Amino acid sequence: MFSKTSQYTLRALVYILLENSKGRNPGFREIAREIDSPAEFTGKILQDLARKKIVSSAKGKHGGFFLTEAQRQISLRTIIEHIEGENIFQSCGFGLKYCDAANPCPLHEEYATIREQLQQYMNSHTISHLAFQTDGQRIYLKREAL
Amino acid sequence: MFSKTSQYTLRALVYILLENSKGRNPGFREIAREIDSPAEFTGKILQDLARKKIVSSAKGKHGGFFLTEAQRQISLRTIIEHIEGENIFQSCGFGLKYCDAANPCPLHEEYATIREQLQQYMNSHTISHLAFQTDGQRIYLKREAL
DNA sequence: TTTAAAAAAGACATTAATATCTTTTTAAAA
DNA sequence: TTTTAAAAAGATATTAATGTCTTTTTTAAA
Ligand code: FES
Ligand code: FES
Repeated sequence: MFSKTSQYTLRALVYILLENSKGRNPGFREIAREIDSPAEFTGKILQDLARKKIVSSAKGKHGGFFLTEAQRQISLRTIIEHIEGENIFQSCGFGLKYCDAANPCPLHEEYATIREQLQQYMNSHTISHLAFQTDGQRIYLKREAL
Repeated sequence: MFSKTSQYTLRALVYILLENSKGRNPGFREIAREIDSPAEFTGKILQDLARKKIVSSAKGKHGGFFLTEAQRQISLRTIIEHIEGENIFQSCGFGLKYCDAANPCPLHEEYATIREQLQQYMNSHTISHLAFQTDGQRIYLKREAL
C-alpha cells in the first residue's frame, strides 16, 4: 500500500512528536532504533522532510528533530503527497492514465470509493492524531517478529 | 496502490475474457496493444500466470491465451495474492512486522477497515465481474493521455 | 514434411526504491 | 578556542521492479 519511505516517515514523525511532548528533540539514530528502521536511510528521509518544511531540525550539539506548532497542523495527506506524489489520491487503480468517472475502468466504482475514504481520513488527520489517540489506547511504533 | 504488474495482469485478463467471449484467443502482442502495456513484459507476466494456472495458453499456430470455465471462477483476491504475495491483505499499513488489532499501530483502526473492504470486494469478484459489469456501462482498458 | 505463427524460456538492460558510508557544516558546551 | 555531538550533503551500493531482446519449442496449416 504505502512505500517503505512513507511508512518510515509516519513512524518517525509520530516518535518525534511523542518525544517533543516530553521536552526532547531526538536524533535520527535514536529515532531509527525506536521505530525499527535503517538509521542512515531514516536520516536521509528526515533530511528531505526538513527541506520540505514538514519537520524542523537543529544542527550541532543538542540538535535533533522536532515539529513546530504549525507543522503539527499539517495533514497526513500533505505529508504523503510529498512522498508518493501529488496524484496518489487521484490516480486510477487499474493503471489507466487518469481516473475518469464518466469513462470508468472496471475497478472504478469500488476503487474510487475506497480511495476517497482514505483521502478523507488523511485529509482530516495529523501526526498529532496518530500520536495521541482519542481512546488513549497504547500504540505501537515497532514490533518484535512473531 | 497496486503494482504495475498487478494492473497489467487485471487489464490483460479482462481483455482476454472479452475476446474469448467473441470466440478468439488473443496473443500477447495484441493484448499489450489493446491494454497499452509493454508487449514483452506483458508476455512474461502471462507466462507466469499460465505457470500458476490462472490463465491458459496454447502454443503454435492459432495459439493464444484464454480462460477456462474454472479459471473464470478464480477470485480477484487469489489473482492479486499470486502477484503481490499471500499477506497483502493482512499486512500492517504502518509497516509493523504484522498487524495485531490487540496491539495496534496508530493507523490500525482506519487502515484495517479499508483493507477489509478491499479484501471483501476482491474475494467476491472475478475477472468476469470486471469484464461484464452489471450496469452494462462501457468499460475502458486503456486511455489516451490528457 | 515444410513453413509459419504462436508461447516458453533464458539472458540481459534499465530504472526506481532502498540502504550504507564518508565528509562537511553547524552549534553548544567545556 | 577547542572539543563534541548533531544534521546536512554527497557519493556509492544493493535490491527489486520493470522492461527488452534472442533463441527454443510447439502446433496447425499449407
Ligand atoms: S477510472 Fe480507474 S479508478 Fe477511476
Ligand atoms: S497494526 Fe498496523 S494496520 Fe493493524
